[in-house]
Amino acid sequence: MLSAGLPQGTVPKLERPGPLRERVYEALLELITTRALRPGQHLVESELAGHLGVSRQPVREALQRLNTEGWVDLRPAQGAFVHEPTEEEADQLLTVRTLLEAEAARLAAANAGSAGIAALEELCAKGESAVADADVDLVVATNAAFHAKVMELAGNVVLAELAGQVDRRVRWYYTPVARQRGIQSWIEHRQLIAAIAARDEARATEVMRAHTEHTRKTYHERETA
Amino acid sequence: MLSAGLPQGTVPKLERPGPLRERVYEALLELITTRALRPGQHLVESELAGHLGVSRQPVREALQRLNTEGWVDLRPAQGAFVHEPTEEEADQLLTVRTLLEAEAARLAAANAGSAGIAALEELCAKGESAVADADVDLVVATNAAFHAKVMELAGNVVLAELAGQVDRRVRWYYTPVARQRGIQSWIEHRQLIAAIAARDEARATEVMRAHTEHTRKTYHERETA
DNA sequence: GCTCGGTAAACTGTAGACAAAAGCCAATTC
DNA sequence: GAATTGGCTTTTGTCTACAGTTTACCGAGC
Repeated sequence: MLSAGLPQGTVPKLERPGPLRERVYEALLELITTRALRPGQHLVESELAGHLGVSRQPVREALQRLNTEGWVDLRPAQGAFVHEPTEEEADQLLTVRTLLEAEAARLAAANAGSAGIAALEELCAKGESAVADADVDLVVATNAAFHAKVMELAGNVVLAELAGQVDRRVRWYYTPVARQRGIQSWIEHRQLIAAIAARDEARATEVMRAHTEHTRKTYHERETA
Repeated sequence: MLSAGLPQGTVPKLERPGPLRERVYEALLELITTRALRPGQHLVESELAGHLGVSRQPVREALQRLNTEGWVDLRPAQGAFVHEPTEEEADQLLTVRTLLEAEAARLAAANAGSAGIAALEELCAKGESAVADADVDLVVATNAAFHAKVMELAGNVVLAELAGQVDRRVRWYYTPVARQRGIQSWIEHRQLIAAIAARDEARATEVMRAHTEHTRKTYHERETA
């Protein structure tokens, strides 16, 4: 036992590099979501490897994972290409997203404690002030945090994982336009909190469904713009 | 242009072996779902490679994919372990499955044509006769085919992919007990077809929800048995 | 001028080899 | 007698090398 004399937490965990493939995966995902790598672009393994200062192997493993998660298409004997989203696929993703988020809201209404509700209100306040300050980045970040918190309160890990995937891809598809729903979005968040606090599962579901559908509508407006 | 004189589909695509990693992936998934590889078991790369007659590389890539899909846990610097499902996780998966299947039913009701409905009825008849013959394997297979057909009629590729993943894992968790819901399940299938044919989205959703919830109940009964 | 065939380059798919980390067992010491 | 430390074995993580395939380019022939 070395339990004596070692104040827990002071040891900085001596950050381990972690598997290379993880870091390569995150780096590539960052490059894709930020559009440094454009949809349809051919990803050459050796290029990426050289650029990242590693061998081809970690790059391959990262590409494999990106493939199964739908970020890149892996054509046999030809290589990896950044996935090109179609309108149809984007719409289907939004449908699924609506579904998952609505269910999360229902479960949150069923399971959330007062501490969780307080956390939601705090995020909501933060988001509202960010809107007031016209701090776009903070608004987007807080919005993501709010939805993530709802998902957490739902207490369903499987659901959370799926929703996380879908959410990130939805954002990727639609961020070419810097969308902004402004204050209305946070009014709906308030309604959602009220429904959750009231343990009203049906209303929470409906509010969240309407909320994400509004987001969809906002997205689609840019089509005609 | 070679558009002349080539009846499409007659060219058998001269089947290529396809990437090794694919075949390794399928082989491993088969071994896991059939419980030849037990939950918690340590999967040694070189062992698998030798057993399958390939190098370690394709095995690694297959394990990567299995990891992202939740079949194995990849502990850093320690290797791959077959995922051990907990009761909680299984229940959460069932919740998500219910959600996805219900939505598929709704979309099927909205989109299905008469040809699709006819296909469903055909599968239903096949399933009922299989029940009558007490052909368990055929019942299970036809049941899967029926649900897959509903998913296909829904016309949402994203939804189908997620549901496919979830479905397969649900089956894996609960197949230790050879479950059998018998004829009742197919009565509910008939109700679902009726709702879809009537274009009644709400009823289709509700019937499918009740259907999968019955399945859940059947699953849980084995706990107490 | 256009098409067809051949050649060459580039990239992927796979295999094998080496180094580092983790786990295990035994020997040693308090 | 128990705990610890040392070394050994096993397994992963990474790199390098080679073979197969696809694609593109270029020249010759019709």
